[in-house]
Amino acid sequence: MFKKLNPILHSQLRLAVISYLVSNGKSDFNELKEVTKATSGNLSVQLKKLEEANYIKITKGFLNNYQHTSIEITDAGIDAFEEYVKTIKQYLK
Amino acid sequence: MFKKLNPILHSQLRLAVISYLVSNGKSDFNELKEVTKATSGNLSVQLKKLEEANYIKITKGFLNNYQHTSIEITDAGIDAFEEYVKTIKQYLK
DNA sequence: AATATTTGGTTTATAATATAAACTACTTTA
DNA sequence: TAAAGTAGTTTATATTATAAACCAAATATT
Repeated sequence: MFKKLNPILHSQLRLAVISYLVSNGKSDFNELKEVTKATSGNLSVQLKKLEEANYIKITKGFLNNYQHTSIEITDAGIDAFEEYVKTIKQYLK
Repeated sequence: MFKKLNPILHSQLRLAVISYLVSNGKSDFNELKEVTKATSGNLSVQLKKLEEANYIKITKGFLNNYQHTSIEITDAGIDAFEEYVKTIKQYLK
């Protein structure tokens, strides 16, 4: 009746991040911070969890002398998102 | 961009309960336990939270000599669910 | 008739999660 | 060179989810 929701995606912030990345492909730490209105700390932690799950790839480098963290979604991340969407839709009607 | 999700409903079990009640109007402890596959303890705790939020009404009585807990959704519960559905749909595309 | 089992839950302890606050490290500006 | 800004990470705390233990009454078993 009610299939379990992927707990990695059933989190406000992580879902927002993945949703944004699914639409936009690539992003970076600051852009994600802005669009999600998250604090840096929270975002840092949740990105790490998404990376551990292999849903995103985090690349650290430099841009204009400042450290710069690029984020991109993986195929596994896209798959997991699509599955999550399918599942939660059964809760929504 | 990403509107906050109502934290009372953004919980696997509580969402399943409200979703079921929105479709079925009334239920009871055991039926909810069955359809959600939750443990009694977890269900008891989460129902109390939904009651505190005034999303459900819990009525304790007896049925065939056994204690029996009836659950019904409130208007506020229906409203909150509809709002939640609208909000999370923005995360799903 | 005593005791074991089942029904229908609640309470409590523990583990997992989310979040904010504090901190680190480096860069730019005054 | 000191202060302020950028870009994050780590750590502490609050909240949540979950399971285990418990309670009380009803029914079934010996």
